[in-house]
Amino acid sequence: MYLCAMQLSEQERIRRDSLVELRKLGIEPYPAAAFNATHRSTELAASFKDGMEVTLAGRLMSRRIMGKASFAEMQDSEGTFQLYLNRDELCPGEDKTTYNVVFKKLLDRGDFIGVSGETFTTQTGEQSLLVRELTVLSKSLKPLPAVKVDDAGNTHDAFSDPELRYRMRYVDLVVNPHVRETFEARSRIIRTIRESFDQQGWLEVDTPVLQAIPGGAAARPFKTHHNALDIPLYLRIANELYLKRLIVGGFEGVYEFSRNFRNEGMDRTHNPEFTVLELYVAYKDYHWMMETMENLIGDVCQSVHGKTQATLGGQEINFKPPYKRVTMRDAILEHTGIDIDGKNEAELRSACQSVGVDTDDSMGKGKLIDELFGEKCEHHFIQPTFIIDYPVEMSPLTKVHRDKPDYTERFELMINGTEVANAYSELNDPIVQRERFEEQLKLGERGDDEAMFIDQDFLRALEYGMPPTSGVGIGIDRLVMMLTNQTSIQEVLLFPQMRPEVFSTGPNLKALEELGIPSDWTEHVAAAGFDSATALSETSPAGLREKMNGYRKKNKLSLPALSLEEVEAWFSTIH
RNA sequence: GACCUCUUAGCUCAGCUGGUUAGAGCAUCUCACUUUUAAUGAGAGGGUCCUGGGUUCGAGUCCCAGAGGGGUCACCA
Repeated sequence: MYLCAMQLSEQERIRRDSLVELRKLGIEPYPAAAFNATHRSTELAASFKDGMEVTLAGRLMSRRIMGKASFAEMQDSEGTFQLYLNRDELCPGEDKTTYNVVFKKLLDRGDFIGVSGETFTTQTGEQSLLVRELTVLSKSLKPLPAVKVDDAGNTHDAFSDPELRYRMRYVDLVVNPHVRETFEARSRIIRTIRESFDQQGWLEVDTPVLQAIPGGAAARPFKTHHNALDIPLYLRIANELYLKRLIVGGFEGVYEFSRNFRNEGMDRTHNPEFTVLELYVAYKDYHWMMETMENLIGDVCQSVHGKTQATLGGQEINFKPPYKRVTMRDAILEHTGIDIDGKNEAELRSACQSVGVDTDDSMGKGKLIDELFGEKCEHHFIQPTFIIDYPVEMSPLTKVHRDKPDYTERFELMINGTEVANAYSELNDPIVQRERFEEQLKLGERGDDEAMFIDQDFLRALEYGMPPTSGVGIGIDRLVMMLTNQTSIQEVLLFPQMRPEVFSTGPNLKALEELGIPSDWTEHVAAAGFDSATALSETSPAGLREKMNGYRKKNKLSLPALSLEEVEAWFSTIH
């Protein structure tokens, strides 16, 4: 499936030959000079008048050659534009090489070109550019997938294999315009959030990705090692504890678009590295944060769609604030009939079992409730909903509810049955925080391998005093999914994690020659599958001779057939 | 990590109960064509049927193992 450099397809060989031909004509296929276009495609379409002198640069995407005249599609960063090339307009003198040879023979779909000329409208009403000057900007050596779009907008022969699309996102972006749109939307979402926060005077900060203690969340980290300090370091699973230190330090609002890393499973909502926006604002609580979030997400939706509604998986999602607030207790009560209020661990465990939720002994009260919600409730919340007031046991960094001592001031924002944001009134009592960490430690001893580590320096920071603060983390990848109608996280990550591709390093022709194989034969021996001395040593002289003579016959080589003595001579150098 | 499923030309895909030299459309090459737009007409070339074993007179097809992808589940956000 993956060709090595020596085994080129027919189309690749032809393109390499064209490259040589261009140079023979004195045309450098990879010129160094800048090429300055006057317009981009959609910009030109918007301001289009007949008779404009314009220069465009882009990728040649299709050609319709009709003898002395041709039409071509050129694609730039914004869209496509039609070119009209006429032999005598492009080559007014005697020499018609630029049209007859360079354009018709040596250029291919995928090449970058620059064109200058005059705009006009064709008989069929299409905006076009009459090309008077053509510059080769970069030759493409591999054929792009042959995607075609008809008049009705139907795509034919789409480049749709997810493996190829994710591994070669550059190709995906060239031939699938909707992919580019998704990533433009992602950029717009992030920009809208950043602009909104900056307007509030909150500070964008950078905190460590390499952490000695992977804190702020419950997850398995990636571990690495620092040589100079000779200590283990972890890639961050969250940046929460660092942002809170900055609130201790006196900033009123801090935020960071944090790339987090978690060494866990991958599926259509999980990638090992993912982006969370974390925001902490002093003197606020989680009620304030809910209002802030619903307004923000309404604005973000507006910036992407021009309205506060969006379609997601065939359902209309309404992002217009305010969003419903449902307590964790009510959510579980509604969907399972179980009232978690006042129940102890044993009662919760049997309640879980009664509705078919699996449990094990390492699960504490918090985990049991979490399981109940995750299994039985989560997927019901399609429209944006704040699930509020989580049990103390599952929220070790959260302040206890002002009225309900068994609960915390925490909410998660659910959209389309998926958690998109998680926020608290932050726990700022250093003594209670220490106790909560110690409870986590006990859970760890019970076998919960995701229980939190104790970060002593963070506790010391709290002891210096942190103002009442509300903080939130928004899963940016998931938010982008919700707003771009994607059901897979891989569609909103430019380069989603994949198992590394295995590349053939190509045959080692030199090694074969050193064995005494004549240079006429080395490439054929390699092509027959014996591309290294090791591969040769695994066969026998007689077997190889038979194979190579068969290969000679099949490929009609003009070389004499091999004798057994010749082949045995190659083998004597191996052994 | 478990189960299901897929892998055939540059791309998208056919290929029946195992049986001539593995097919189609687009792409490529040759020729024709001065306003087309999934351009058109005529002709040609292009294959590690994912890899390695096995069954068989004979394997793209059946069996086993492996690689990679997708889906479902588990874990998690």
